[in-house]
Amino acid sequence: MSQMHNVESQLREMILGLEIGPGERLTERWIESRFGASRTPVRAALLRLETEGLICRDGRGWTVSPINLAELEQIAVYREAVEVAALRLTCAQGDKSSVEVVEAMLDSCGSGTPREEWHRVGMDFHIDLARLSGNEFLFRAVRDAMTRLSRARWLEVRDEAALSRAWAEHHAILAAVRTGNADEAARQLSAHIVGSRDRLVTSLRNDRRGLRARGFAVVAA
Amino acid sequence: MSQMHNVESQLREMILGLEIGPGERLTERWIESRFGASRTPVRAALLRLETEGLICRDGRGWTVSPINLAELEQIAVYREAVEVAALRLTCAQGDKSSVEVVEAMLDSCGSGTPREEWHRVGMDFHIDLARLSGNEFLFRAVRDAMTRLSRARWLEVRDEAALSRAWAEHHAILAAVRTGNADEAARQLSAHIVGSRDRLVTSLRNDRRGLRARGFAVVAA
DNA sequence: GATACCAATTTGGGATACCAAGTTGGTATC
DNA sequence: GATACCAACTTGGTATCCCAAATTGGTATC
Repeated sequence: MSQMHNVESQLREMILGLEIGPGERLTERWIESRFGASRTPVRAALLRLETEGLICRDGRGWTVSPINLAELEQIAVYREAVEVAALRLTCAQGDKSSVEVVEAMLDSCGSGTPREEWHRVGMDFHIDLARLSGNEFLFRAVRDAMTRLSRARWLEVRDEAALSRAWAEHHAILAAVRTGNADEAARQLSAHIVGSRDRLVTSLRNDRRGLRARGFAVVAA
Repeated sequence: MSQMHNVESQLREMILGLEIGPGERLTERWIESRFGASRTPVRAALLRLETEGLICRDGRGWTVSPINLAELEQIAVYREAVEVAALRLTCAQGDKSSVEVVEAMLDSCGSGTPREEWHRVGMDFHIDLARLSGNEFLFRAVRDAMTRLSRARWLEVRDEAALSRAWAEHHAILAAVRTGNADEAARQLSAHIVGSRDRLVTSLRNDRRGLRARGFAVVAA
């Protein structure tokens, strides 16, 4: 694998894993020494991460994108549009066998599952569901949106009840898809996205002070 | 303006303007000498254009993305999702004054307007309409989709009747928006997008041989 | 003590040199 | 004439060097 992809993927993991906090400044030289690559692949990686929205320009330099509550709200609207569209395409397909794969992924999470796994499965559910539509653009849109949401979702305070609630909603969506009831599935998915957004934004707004104390920049809605 | 942006915008214009044909090979050294920049900004520009889908990797090198009929079909589905969502947001807004700006842009095109202008206005209509929603993600999605469609729309054989048909459909959509009739506006927009796609794909499929003869790579659906 | 100013350092943008892998064109062999 | 093989060239990937602008830290002046 090339140095560019090395730097890109490792830096992405560090940002998504909050090893580098939202709002933190990045210098090309630091990345260079941190990953043992020269500036050419470093700069290429930065350019790619910029298009993903994980970093942004800060005058002349680079900054890890802050958590932006207004952005989270807009992403939810965007998600609703593309995910519902993808879901309707999937419902219109005859073959429902692929739904079972997604269902199996959900069921792989139980009471003893670590939080990282809940987090990953919670995102992959939406991404894989979009992939089933067969539309590359809807799929990419959902994947990119979930990537942008990833850090905020990780910072959200979620108890066991919230996790199982999301899990149940995911199952309800799949059940509607399996019966081919597109309207019902779309309704469930919309409600799920809107509800998730409300809980996410509320949680972050309440924790904003604490998050800032941990060095995480959170921009208000 | 930096060299990177120079190369990026000039190369984008050359690709969108079909001065470099779909499927054509690009070498960093050629771009370097063509624009008088060194490889560092050239590579940065290539990476950015890659994320726009205007160029793609071809093994070790770079290729101007071919016209892909299957992709055009998928983009239409994607557009329908995001444009309708944006339109519904706009309809829900109280202030309808911004619609008039879009309307004025449409009316700036008449029988004597050059084809370039029709082409630009036809795209900007959809982009500006999406911008009115106030949702940055829906807006970017539409803008990027229209960018990807741009070359194909330019190659489409369009007579005077087709142009005025699109013009009338655009006006009908705005009329529905102005009265706040979201369902009607959405129906009109969906029909417009689907109809445009059908005519576009049909036209390109019919002309495929001729386009290939001109050196333009057209990938079948 | 506050502030204006200057030098040293840092940093991103760009240019260039080098390398490895792949391609090409020609040549020698059969 | 076809083919196997080799050398020269091309090309993208990477490292490194230079530069201008911005930041920083300290100092002198008021």
